[in-house]
Amino acid sequence: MSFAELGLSDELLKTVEAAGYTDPTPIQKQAIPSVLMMRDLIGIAQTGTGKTASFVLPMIDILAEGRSRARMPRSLILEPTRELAAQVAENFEKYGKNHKLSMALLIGGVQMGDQVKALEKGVDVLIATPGRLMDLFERGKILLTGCNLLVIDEADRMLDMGFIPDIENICTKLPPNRQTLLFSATMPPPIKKLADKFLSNPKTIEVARPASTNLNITQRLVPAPSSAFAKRDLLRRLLNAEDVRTAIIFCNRKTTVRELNKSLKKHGFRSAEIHGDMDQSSRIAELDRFKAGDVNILVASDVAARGLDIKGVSHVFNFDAPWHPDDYVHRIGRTGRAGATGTAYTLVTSADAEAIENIEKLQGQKIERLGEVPGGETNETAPAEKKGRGRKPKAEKPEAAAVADTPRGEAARPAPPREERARQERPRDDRRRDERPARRDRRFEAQDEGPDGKDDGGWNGPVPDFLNFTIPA
DNA sequence: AAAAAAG
Repeated sequence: MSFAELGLSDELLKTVEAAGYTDPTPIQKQAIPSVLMMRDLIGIAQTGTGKTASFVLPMIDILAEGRSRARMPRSLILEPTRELAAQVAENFEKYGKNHKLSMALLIGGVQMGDQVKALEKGVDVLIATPGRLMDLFERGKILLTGCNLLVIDEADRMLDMGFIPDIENICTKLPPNRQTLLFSATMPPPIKKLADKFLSNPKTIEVARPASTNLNITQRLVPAPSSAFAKRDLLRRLLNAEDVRTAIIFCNRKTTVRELNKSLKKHGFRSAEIHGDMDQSSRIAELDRFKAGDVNILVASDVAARGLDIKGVSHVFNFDAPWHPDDYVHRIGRTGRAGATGTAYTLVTSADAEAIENIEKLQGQKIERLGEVPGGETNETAPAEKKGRGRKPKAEKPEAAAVADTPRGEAARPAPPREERARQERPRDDRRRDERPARRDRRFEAQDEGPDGKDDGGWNGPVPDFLNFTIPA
């Protein structure tokens, strides 16, 4: 089935074709005709399924007729994060460039002035995060009485973020006879209730989770020590061992994002960072540096886990195993996009057993365990890290133990540039490789060193069954 | 356990 059979206008079909798309995705095939028929819709789909175009395209055709009036937007799209909202706006620009649609992006973290100006001129499409929308609404800058089309995107994530009361509030301000489209990756009871309350006779469409069926992504688990210091060493070895063109590295905490980015830069990697504590302009700037190729590594919190569509990401690394299995699916979905192949590594510490179990349960498949990471040398000295005056983040504490694991002379040696390091990968040591006590294996041997684990922050005890690990001989 | 979103 082609786009031409979905009922879109000829003009729009030309734009879609020019953008290089020939075949609609399953959700587009099912959703577009229904949306054009003005039906309410529940779309159970992840990002990466072509979900955005499944509402953007028909909306462009629906809005092509009619004109907007001051402060009375004709349609509203709600997104959970600013980045996602901006991305949807980009989609409207891309597909709507031959239609004279006006649009306003209402997100926090930026000046209100331009947003207010756009509203006063009148817009066809409003793309918003709930906070800023409510704010502007309460200031009387928006009237929602002419808003006949509502899209609630990533509803389950809105729920996670506590936005449901806001969404309900917004829904009551729209005309009751409007068309409503609700998209969600999962259907927990509160979302079901929301749909029952605000949608009428909706058509339900469900498409497969992309990440669980995305065979383009090679997934691996890497047993990791628990100290942040030793973990970063392991990560650097992975980065050097792999053909990493562009990578997103996810951490569970904003502090970890900052520390890791700092550390990577110190070690000669070209990296940027993104998390929710940064102001919006820095977030955009860092993301742009990554998109433009100024840096090839982006260290990120889960703000970047969902929906972000960045082309050509070759690797995803989970520096921390995510606590929720859904987050894992979203994170690794940043690679292997649009038919490309990708690799996703997850560093797993002994504390992550349950998280990994849940991830594998969700995916319905085991993830390959990686037994060995080349390298095993560390050039980072923990004292250098300590220099930053003042309080040290809690997570860094176990690093003291890791220092003991660094051979004396090695610790003082300054980090060579990255390219050189690859060449002098093996240490100056005449003994044959197999005669040497393989340093990289110590983390796996730590099981013999007793439960106090004062060695390198490695496994405190036997390798857990869940990792089902073969220890290198 | 965290992160996200209004300022």
